[in-house]
Amino acid sequence: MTRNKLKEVAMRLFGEKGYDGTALSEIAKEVGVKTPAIYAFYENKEDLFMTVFREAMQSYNTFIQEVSEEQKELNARESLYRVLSRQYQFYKKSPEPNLFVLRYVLFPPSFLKETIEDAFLHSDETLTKAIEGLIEQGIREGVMKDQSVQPLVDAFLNLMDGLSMQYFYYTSKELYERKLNNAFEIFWNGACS
Amino acid sequence: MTRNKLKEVAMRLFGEKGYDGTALSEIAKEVGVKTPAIYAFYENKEDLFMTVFREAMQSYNTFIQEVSEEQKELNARESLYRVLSRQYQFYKKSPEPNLFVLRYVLFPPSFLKETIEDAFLHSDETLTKAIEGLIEQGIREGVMKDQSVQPLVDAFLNLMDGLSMQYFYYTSKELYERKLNNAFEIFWNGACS
Amino acid sequence: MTRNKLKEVAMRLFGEKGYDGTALSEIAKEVGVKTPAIYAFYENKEDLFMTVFREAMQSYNTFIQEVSEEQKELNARESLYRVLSRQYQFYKKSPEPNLFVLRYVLFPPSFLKETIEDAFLHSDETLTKAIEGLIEQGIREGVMKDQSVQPLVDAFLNLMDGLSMQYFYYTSKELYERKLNNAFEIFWNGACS
Amino acid sequence: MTRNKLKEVAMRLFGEKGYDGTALSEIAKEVGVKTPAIYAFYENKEDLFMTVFREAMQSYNTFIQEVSEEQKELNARESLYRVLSRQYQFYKKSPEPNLFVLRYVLFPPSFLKETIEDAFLHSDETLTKAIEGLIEQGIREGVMKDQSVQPLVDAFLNLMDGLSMQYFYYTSKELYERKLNNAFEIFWNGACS
DNA sequence: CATGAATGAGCCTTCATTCAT
DNA sequence: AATGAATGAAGGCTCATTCAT
Repeated sequence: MTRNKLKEVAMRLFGEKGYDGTALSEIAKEVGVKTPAIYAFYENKEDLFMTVFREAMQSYNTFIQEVSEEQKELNARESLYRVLSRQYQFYKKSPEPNLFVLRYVLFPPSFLKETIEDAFLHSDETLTKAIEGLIEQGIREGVMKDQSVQPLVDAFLNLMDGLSMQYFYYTSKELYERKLNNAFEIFWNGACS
Repeated sequence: MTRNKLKEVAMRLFGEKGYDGTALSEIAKEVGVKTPAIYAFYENKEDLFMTVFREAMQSYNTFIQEVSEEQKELNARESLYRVLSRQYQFYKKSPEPNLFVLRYVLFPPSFLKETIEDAFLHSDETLTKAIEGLIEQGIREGVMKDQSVQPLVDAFLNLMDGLSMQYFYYTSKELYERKLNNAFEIFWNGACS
Repeated sequence: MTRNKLKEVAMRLFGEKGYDGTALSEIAKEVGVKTPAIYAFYENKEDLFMTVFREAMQSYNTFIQEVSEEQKELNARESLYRVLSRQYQFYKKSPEPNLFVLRYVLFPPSFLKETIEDAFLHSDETLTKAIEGLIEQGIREGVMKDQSVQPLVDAFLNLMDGLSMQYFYYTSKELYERKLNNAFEIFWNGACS
Repeated sequence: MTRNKLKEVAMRLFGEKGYDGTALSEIAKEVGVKTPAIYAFYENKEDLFMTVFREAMQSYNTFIQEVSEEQKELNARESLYRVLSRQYQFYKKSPEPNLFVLRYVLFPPSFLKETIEDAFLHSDETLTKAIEGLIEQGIREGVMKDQSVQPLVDAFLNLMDGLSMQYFYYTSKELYERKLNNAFEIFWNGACS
């Protein structure tokens, strides 16, 4: 119980205030426990952080995995749009792990720069493959004209990255949804013309 | 002299390791001075940080200003592409202030969350206006079909955001340039079809 | 245990060397503990100081309270003399809190000038009332001639104040006792003639 | 010019906030000069303090000297009362040096405990002698009855000490004057009966 | 005379961590 | 599983002082 509450609070605080900006005492206090209690569950601050990091990363990977898999019944356009809206749903449902991942992928604390780069590159590849699949499907379906896949993949991944960033600094829901739809529409036009 | 060296080193270290992760002693050491010397030039850590922040922000605004202005002789496509390549040049030429801005716009230390939001919203508006201008030019030129401007602006700004993020986590120059060109190409296609 | 030793040592050092002249490290060292240990018991230097101040003030108030109360069997002269000798006994028995009170009533650190003034005014009133009572008793007894009470109260309180000061800068016990007795004798003569 | 302004400001600040509580930078700032300028006139903080101390002490001694001397035309009662009112005038006219003397006679910084004790004992003797003279005059005049001088001297000096303290913690002028007059009246009664 | 720049020493405080209970 | 007490290390900051200008 405490173990999990610690993880949750740590995820939020590390995500909001950074590794160095978050004191173990703050985490403990929010959980309603004294600082040394943390050491009953985690070896030290780094261990707690890494545990949280792994969990956030896994949550992110699960999202990517789901995106990769259930592309059965839908056509390419629907599938690609679905990727974006799933990403959006996912951010809305659990912003903490996503803010966490975004933060530490962009700005890892020095002691795990490498670890994070490796972990993230792996996810990136999986995602890339999945998007490739969808693009190829689109071409097979004939809605996209027959062209090289790479540019479309690059463009779509860029779209996703842009939307990730924007999610965390545009607070307005309506604004974000408009941007999502507009950006996707232009992408889709560009892909089909 | 020392004053400026402090600013430079602080910009880099704050950008790389965060506000809490950067000790004044580190900054001082790199400059070749003892910690208390900092206080001859800056009131305290926050003041040094804010000074650096203002400078980085101004550097960013200068970039936006330039983008807004010299769109005379070029046609719309060239102008829009030029925005991206200028952004790229700008990142390459002075990555420090840009990493700094990116970091603290996304993850401001709590004591200046508001300040940063205000400052950034202002830049965002200026940039939006400039892009609007270019899109309208494109429509006037007849290369883009006559359509509402908003979607194209949203898409282009998203493109820029995505590229910003990618600049700082894809180290390879070639990879980045490919992504930039591909994403722009799809955007342009989408805008003209 | 440590908590109380800290209070004792702090009382003495703050009394002897002043708030700014006393480093927490000194206090800690005398107690046989490292400086940060203090923070397990007190929020900060100010808190430790205030705790000590409250205790010293309470000790002083207890003295005044006792003086106010047990004036039953004795006649006025004995009672008044007793006040002085109790004050003397009290200083001898616990010089630390008294030196502390004297110091900070006369020279409060700016951050608690008001607090101290309030606290002390209250004690002063209680003491004044008690002395008034004794003087009135003296008049009722017929040993003091029937006169207005105020001048006698003023004179007696002045006597006490003078003796307070002198206690802390005349080190010799005999000298002090002589002064006490002589000053009281003249006062008593003055009150009865 | 600056030299004297430094002394004045130092006297006031050292008197109000104590040796350790007063930074050279504060003194310099009030004088309108930067800290290192102080070292053009005084060797160091201690030297400035000592200079100020000597001056304050001298001012105090001057007062005592005056009291000792001009007791020509007046009778004993007038002379003694005059001592008190001069002391009062003196405090009113220049409270700074007097607060200073009071503070550091009671609570000397450790590095000049001895110096101060010596200096003050000397003043004390002079004052004692002067008061003795006045008392003897009173006896010669026949207004005081023929008695040993010591008790009267002790009582009168105690009176002065009490009034010194009270001057600095009772802010009201009227209150203070009442106390002065009342205390003196009782003393005089006691001395004459 | 005065100042800007710099420093060594030291202070208050926080923090991660340990250990006995 | 949890806590109170304690600590080493470090951080931000102030201060008296020096020195070249």
